[in-house]
Amino acid sequence: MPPNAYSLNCPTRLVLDRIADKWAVLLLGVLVERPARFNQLRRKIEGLSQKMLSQALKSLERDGLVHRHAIATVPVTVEYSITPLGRTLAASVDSLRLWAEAHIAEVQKAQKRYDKALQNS
Amino acid sequence: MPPNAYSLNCPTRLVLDRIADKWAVLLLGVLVERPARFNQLRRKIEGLSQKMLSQALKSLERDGLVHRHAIATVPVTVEYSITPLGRTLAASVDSLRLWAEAHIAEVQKAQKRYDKALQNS
DNA sequence: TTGCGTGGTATCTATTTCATACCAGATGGC
DNA sequence: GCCATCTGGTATGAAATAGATACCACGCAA
Repeated sequence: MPPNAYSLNCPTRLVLDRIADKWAVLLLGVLVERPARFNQLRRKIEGLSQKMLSQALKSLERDGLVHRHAIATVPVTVEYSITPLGRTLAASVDSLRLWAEAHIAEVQKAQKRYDKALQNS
Repeated sequence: MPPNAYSLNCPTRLVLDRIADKWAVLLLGVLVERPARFNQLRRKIEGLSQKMLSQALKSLERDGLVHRHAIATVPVTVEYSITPLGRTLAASVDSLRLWAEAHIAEVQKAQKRYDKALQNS
């Protein structure tokens, strides 16, 4: 049976759910540039709570997209870097973010049209 | 101020949140091929409930990515199609799905490694 | 007349997200 | 000394969201 994200029970559906995610997109977008530590990531991505960051990094590490490297300093520092597999995905997720940044004006125009049409009906 | 998805209050963040979404990815992947009706979409995308479908289509329509065309038959039929703006996004989101389908084996291998390492610690 | 198809909405529950507080141990300012 | 801050997280409870289920009007077919 070939992988097919449209099938409910295909494992690709679960993977898609994890990579088609706001935080995963932004995290990979940072890490593809250079490795970063936990709190560096937290500062770079505004609005990302510690809990969600911890959770997202764990999920990305489990899927083999991100590598976690703990350095035995005091206090311990942990460096996160993108893996070769993660690098093959980074271009795709980054293009989502770039699309949003490039087309935001058109999207907002469409929203105004939609909201106005609703109001008139 | 240029659009920047890393800023909490930038509107691109909200847009990214809506397009970096499992259902949006799968819906655009279907609609880029051909227009489809509500229940056709529901059947194509296994596990997508009526509520989430209705919600996702409304959101895509509001953002100008999808067009809703109601035809006055009995019972009324509603056809959804992708807009030119949606078409500029479709390639990006489709590449997410294609990545998942192409790399599922590597991801699963990484998961097994991770779970085994956890167990041993 | 019972069931299925059209495109949804209403309601309730289960899950997920998020804010907040907290941890140990060291460092820096005063 | 003493208080705040840094490291990388975890625990807890409240709020928002996702999902399951039932239901709507209407027509068609068996």
